[in-house]
Amino acid sequence: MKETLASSERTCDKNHKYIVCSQCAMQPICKPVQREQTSLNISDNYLSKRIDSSTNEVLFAQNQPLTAIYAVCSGAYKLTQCNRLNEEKIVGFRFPGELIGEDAIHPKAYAYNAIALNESSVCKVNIKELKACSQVVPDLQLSLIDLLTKQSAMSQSQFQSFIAKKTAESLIAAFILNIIQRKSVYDHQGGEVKLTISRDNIANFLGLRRETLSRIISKFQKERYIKQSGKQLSILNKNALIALANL
Amino acid sequence: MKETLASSERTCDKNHKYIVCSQCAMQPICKPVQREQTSLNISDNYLSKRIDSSTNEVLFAQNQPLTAIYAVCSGAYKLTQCNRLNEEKIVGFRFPGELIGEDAIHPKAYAYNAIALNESSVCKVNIKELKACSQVVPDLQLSLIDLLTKQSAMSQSQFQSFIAKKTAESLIAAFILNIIQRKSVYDHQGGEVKLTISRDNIANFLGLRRETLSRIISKFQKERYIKQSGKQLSILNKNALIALANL
DNA sequence: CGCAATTTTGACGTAGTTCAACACGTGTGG
DNA sequence: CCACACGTGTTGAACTACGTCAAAATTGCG
Repeated sequence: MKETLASSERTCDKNHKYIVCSQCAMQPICKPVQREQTSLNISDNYLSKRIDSSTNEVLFAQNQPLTAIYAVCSGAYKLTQCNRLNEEKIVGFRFPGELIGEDAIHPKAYAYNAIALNESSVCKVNIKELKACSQVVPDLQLSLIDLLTKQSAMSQSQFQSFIAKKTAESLIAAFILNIIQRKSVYDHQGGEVKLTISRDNIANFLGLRRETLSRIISKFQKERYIKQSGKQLSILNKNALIALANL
Repeated sequence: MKETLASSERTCDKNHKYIVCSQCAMQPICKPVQREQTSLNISDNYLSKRIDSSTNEVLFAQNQPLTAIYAVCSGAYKLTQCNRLNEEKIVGFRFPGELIGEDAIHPKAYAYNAIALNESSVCKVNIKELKACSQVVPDLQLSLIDLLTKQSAMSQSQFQSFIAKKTAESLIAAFILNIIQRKSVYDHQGGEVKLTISRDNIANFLGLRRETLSRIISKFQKERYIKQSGKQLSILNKNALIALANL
């Protein structure tokens, strides 16, 4: 877990795509600090620090006390919990531009493990420093409120698909739409994403068996709703998926 | 929908049980205002106004612009959405001491209808006034952050039961435990609640058929996990339910 | 290439749905 | 007062979607 200083300018080394700060979820927090930095002498790098994670590396673990919140810069992370028999249960995925751990602000401990799905990186914002800053920079608190409600709205919308679930088909349709929508925010090739999540991980998250997922994905392809070539997934008939998801 | 002024002292008219302010979810917001009221001349009643709803009355509707957030004082509310065929889908319940509509702060529009399940009442906090106050009372913003993260943690925990669902039994067990826990916060008769929600409403929320719910509730009674006499529901074997829920 | 990990396909079992009947209030009107 | 409708909850029998188990096919990596 290599720590480097964050910077507004992201370099794109080889095929590793970093999100730019202007599209980052942490922007409302970083921005006011930058604005005031001359008068307050708070450097750009004071609040935000970059961390690279390699595949399967744990960013933080469940029940650890909250020390920082994170924004994904590149790659992808899974959020997991363990039930009594140490079975892993995936409770969410996070992509570039999204936050991780912000929902630990109240309970003051992380509710899940955050694990990199592949070579990934985050911006880390120390919570103590954030609180200290928010005393000095009045805008920061309002930004934080905005940030929290925004992120909570996102979780809410995913909750809807689960609660609205009638069949496995509707759940999977909703999942595909959700992923496409979230990933297209930063790599804006509408209706097409590189699926970095394994079938097992998706099935685990959706509470389905890998076989069921596979069968329905096959069916969606036969019906020409979607097409997959390798890890690339494209939507051919978005309306059909929306109808199935029935949100 | 009768509006009256809120007051710290709740009177208990006949069998209508009001939550006291000290146990209300809105407390972090109301309290700092009260504290500062002498200096700022913000009356107790300025922020918080009481509203009574009769059975099936709509507090606010989906997609309406956000004007206020609410805290339940008495009774119970259901949160619903409509899919294309105007079928009602229940996405949550709210009991005394809990917030309604606070998750609309970011999207600036309510994500669901809020409907009283029976004679109920809420405290209404106008969002404009809240924002104005938060400029003057610095504590208020921090309280608001606390409030939002607290409430979001609650939603999160309910999300867990849905996502962790293996069988209808585990879902129903989790639901019963959740209800008991939330209701016992203010009417503290451990392990016993008056179930004001109809079977149809519960089944709708859980995404099950009323028949399935009925069968499993019957089974839980045969196994002596729970007992119901009329609307009264008591837990006989909490550990068994916890084991089933497997959270 | 060759092996392991991942994904897909098939056959069968089971949990939950669907449909239908019935039981129990509760309210309404004759 | 009874007759009837209507909402709500329970029970039974047949059907279906998803899970389970087993094996084949594909992918990815040293």
